[in-house]
Amino acid sequence: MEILTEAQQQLYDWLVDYIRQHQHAPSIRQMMRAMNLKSPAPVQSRLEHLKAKGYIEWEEGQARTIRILHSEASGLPILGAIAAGGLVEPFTDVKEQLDLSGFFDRSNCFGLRVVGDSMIDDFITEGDVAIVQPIQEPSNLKNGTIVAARVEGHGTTLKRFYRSGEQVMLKPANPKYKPIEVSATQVQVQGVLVGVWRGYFHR
Amino acid sequence: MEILTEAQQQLYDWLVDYIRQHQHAPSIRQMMRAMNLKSPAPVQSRLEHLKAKGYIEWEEGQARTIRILHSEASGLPILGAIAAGGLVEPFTDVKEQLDLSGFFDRSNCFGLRVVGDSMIDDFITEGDVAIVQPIQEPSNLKNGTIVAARVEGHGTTLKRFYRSGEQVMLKPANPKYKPIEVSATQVQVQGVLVGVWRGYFHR
DNA sequence: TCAAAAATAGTACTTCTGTTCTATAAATTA
DNA sequence: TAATTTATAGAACAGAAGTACTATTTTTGA
Repeated sequence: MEILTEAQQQLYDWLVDYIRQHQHAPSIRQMMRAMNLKSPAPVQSRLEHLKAKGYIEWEEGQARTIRILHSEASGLPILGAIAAGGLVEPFTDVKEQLDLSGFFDRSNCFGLRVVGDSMIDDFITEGDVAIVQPIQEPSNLKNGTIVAARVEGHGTTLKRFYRSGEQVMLKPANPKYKPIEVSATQVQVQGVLVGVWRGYFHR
Repeated sequence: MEILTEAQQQLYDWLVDYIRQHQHAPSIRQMMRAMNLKSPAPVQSRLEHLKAKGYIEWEEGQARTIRILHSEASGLPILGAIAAGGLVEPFTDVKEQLDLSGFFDRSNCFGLRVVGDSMIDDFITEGDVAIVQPIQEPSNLKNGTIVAARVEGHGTTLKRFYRSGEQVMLKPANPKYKPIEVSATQVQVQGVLVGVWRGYFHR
C-alpha cells in the first residue's frame, strides 16, 4: 500500500474513526474543522491523494459518500496472541485486523445454526453459526473442504467433501458417525464453509 | 417492534438495501425517485414515522446521515439449522439474524489470536480469534465465565474464571493443563470472551 | 360510518456541500 | 540547489439537500 504523508495519514485516521463511530462519512467542512484548517481546499487536496493512492473513494458531487476501501474501517483490531498454556506478548499495538463486516456483507453468504455434534472434531459445535458461501461450480471443489450439502434422503448437513470420480464421500468429523458415500448426482452442494461464529453471553 | 405501513415498509426495505450496497445512506430526493414520488414530502413523512417507531435515526440537517437502528442492516441472515447427523428443514426464509458488525463495532472489543490448545474442550482452537470485551468491574464476574486474564508469572491466557473468597482459579479446558490457583490480587482480568471467530480459506 | 392518521403533490427557502480557481508558503525530492 | 509536489488560505459558485408549509386525497382504525 502506497505511503501517505503525515497530513494525509492524519486525515485518513480521523476519517476511519469518524466513519466507525457515526456509520457515515463527514462532510469536507467537518474534516476541515477537525484538522484545524481554515479552508476546504487542503482537505480536498488530501482526499484526492487518498483516492489516488487507493485508500478511499466517493460518489462525485454527493455529500458524505466517502468509502474506506480497506477493511480496517469495519474490522476488529487484533491486539495480539493469547496463550493456551504459556505466556504471550502483552497486547499493545494492533497486529492484524479482522474484517468481519466486510467479510460477507457484500457477498451473498448466509448463516446456518449448527445442530448436533457431527463436526465436533473440527471444533464446530452445537449452537455455532456456520457461515456458508454459495458456490456455482461444485465440480472444482478441493477434497477436504467443509461444505453444506444436501443428500437425497439425508437432508442438509455440514461435512467434509471428498470426491473420486463419480463417487462422493461426505465425512463427518466425529467417529460416532459414518461417512456418507453416494454418487455425485445425489449430492447438491449448497455452499462452502467460510467461517464459524460462536457468541458467548455469559456475564 | 412496532408495525409499519406498507409505504413505510417499502421505503425501509429499500433504504436498508441501499445502505448495504453503497455503505452510505441516500438523499431524500434519491428515495423520492426510487419510490416513484414526485415530491420529497412523502419521503419525509415516512422517514419521520420510521424514526418515531425506532427504525432509523439521522443527524438533523445533515445530508445522508440516516442510520439503520436494527442489526438486520449489517447482519447476516441465518437461513436455518444444519445437521450433524440427521436432516434439517430446507432453508428458505430467514429465521434469525446474526449481527456481527454491530456486535462490537460500537463497543470497544478487540480480538486475540488463539495460540495453543488449552481451551480445546471448549472448542476453541489454535488460530481462532477470541473476541474480548474489556470489563470495568471484575468483582462481579460469574464463575465459569471465560476471560482473558493476566497472571503474574503466567502471562495472559484465556481460561475459565472461578472465584471463591480471595482465591481465584483459572481453569483451562484441557486435562493436559492444570488450573492456575492464585490470590485475586495476582490476577488482572483483561476482559470476558464474547465471541469466537474462525475463518476458513479452503477452496 | 366517521374521525384521525397517513400519503401525496407542489412550492419555496435556507443552509449545506462539493467543486473550482488563484495565489502563496512549505516540504519534499532529484 | 533547483524543481516538483504538497499544503494552505481565501473567495466564490452552482447545485444538492434538509426542512417547512399548505392543501388535497387516501387509508386506517375506532
